[in-house]
Amino acid sequence: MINIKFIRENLDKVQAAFRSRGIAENLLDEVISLDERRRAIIVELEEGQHLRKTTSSEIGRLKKEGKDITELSQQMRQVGGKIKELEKELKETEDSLNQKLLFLPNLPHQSVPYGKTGEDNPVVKTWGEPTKFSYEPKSHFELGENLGILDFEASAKITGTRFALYKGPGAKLERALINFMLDLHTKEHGYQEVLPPFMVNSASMTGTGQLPKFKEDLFKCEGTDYYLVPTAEVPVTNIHREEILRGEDLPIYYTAYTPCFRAEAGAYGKDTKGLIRQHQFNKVELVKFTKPEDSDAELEKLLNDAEEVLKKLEIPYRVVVLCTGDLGFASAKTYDIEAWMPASGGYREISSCSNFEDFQARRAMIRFKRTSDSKPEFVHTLNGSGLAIGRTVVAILENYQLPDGKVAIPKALQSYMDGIETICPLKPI
RNA sequence: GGAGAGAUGCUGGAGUGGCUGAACAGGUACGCCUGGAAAGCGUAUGACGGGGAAACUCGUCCGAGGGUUCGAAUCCCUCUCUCUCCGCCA
Repeated sequence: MINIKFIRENLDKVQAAFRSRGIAENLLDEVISLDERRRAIIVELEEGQHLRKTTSSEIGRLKKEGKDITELSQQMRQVGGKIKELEKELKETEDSLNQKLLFLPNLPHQSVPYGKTGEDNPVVKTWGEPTKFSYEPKSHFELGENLGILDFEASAKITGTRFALYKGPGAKLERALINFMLDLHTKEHGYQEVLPPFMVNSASMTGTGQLPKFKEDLFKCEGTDYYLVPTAEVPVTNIHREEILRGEDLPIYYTAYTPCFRAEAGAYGKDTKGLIRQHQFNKVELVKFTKPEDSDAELEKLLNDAEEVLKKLEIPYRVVVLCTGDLGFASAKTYDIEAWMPASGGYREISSCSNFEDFQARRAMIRFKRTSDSKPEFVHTLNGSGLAIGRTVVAILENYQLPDGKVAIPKALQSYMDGIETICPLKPI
């Protein structure tokens, strides 16, 4: 959520920022007029409240002295009625103002390049060379099904399309990656591991920005206020919702494994085969709470922490910075890490690292005090995938495939796989 | 699912209609005391919103929302959450 005061005082800047995101400008007109109306009501309301407060204690005193108070009471009854009306009007105005504000996206960081679509995202670095093959590399789903470690027929029967059944060494590979990543981030990068609920309430979803605007992307549990988490960002960021943290405790680093559930509305016909786009996938997430002045540097560190996973797994990748037109709703700046996927012959997003600045903190009321007697300020929140497990499996299967259809295990992962070096075909049941 | 108890500031905990933004205690900060520290003594210590360049000032907030009243932390209604017992269950 953007600060209404900031909008009021920097209307031109905000409008320009929205324009760069490709958003209609008149979105702000209503916000401005609601804000004006709100403040006018407050002035009138407070006058009434002040009158009531002073007169009511006057009445108390007069009554004690045994004086007649009927006339004053009568007057105050009217004032009370007026206050009630104004309060109702204020609440309505504030509600619709907030409703509007919740739909406004974050302002891009000044370093974010201008652009219209993902095509315009500049590549900021490349690591490794695309893996070379002396033959046409197979896709991960072909490799996986041939090895018997991925069974999309069974998962379609059990649930439906966009779900996966991992078997044998496939299931183990998934679990190995989760453990490998959590160990790396906790032991070498200083994150604290947490295991949050996989369902969250609507207040949490609103706090991080999934609600109210992106309801159709979420799975909701019928008859409850609970949603399946689309990313660990939601439960983990909301750990400190409505809290005032101590300045000396910042920055706070958390890492969490969760499954992620996404409705993928509007993705019909996209990536229909394989593990790339699932309704349920696993992910290890990195979340940070920082002081405002540190968040730029912390984003770079976060990006490095996520990159380290691919370096250790020896998977070629590149990093792009999202342009204004491609930037996510809540984000001020986002880097995507894209892993090399041999079968499709391109780089594919495997991690997204974002600085939300105070956008989520303001929605979720996450604040800190520099010292015990200073005013509370909003923290900055950041998060990034470290990494998406399913897509990492895709990258491993495709980059580490062998000519005979087996798949080698990255060295860094072998100790998590009982020391095996190669995935061999699983005997079918 | 059934029965009961509760929700007040950083914490514990008072408070059943006005003088309570909240006693008292603890915590924390600052000051005095001390060679230094502890103890002791003193002072301070919430959030949000409006106005103001600022000093400051006004208003709201005692789980949330509604109601009664000139006036509500206090009375009434609804909801949420927490705890205890019973049932069920991994």
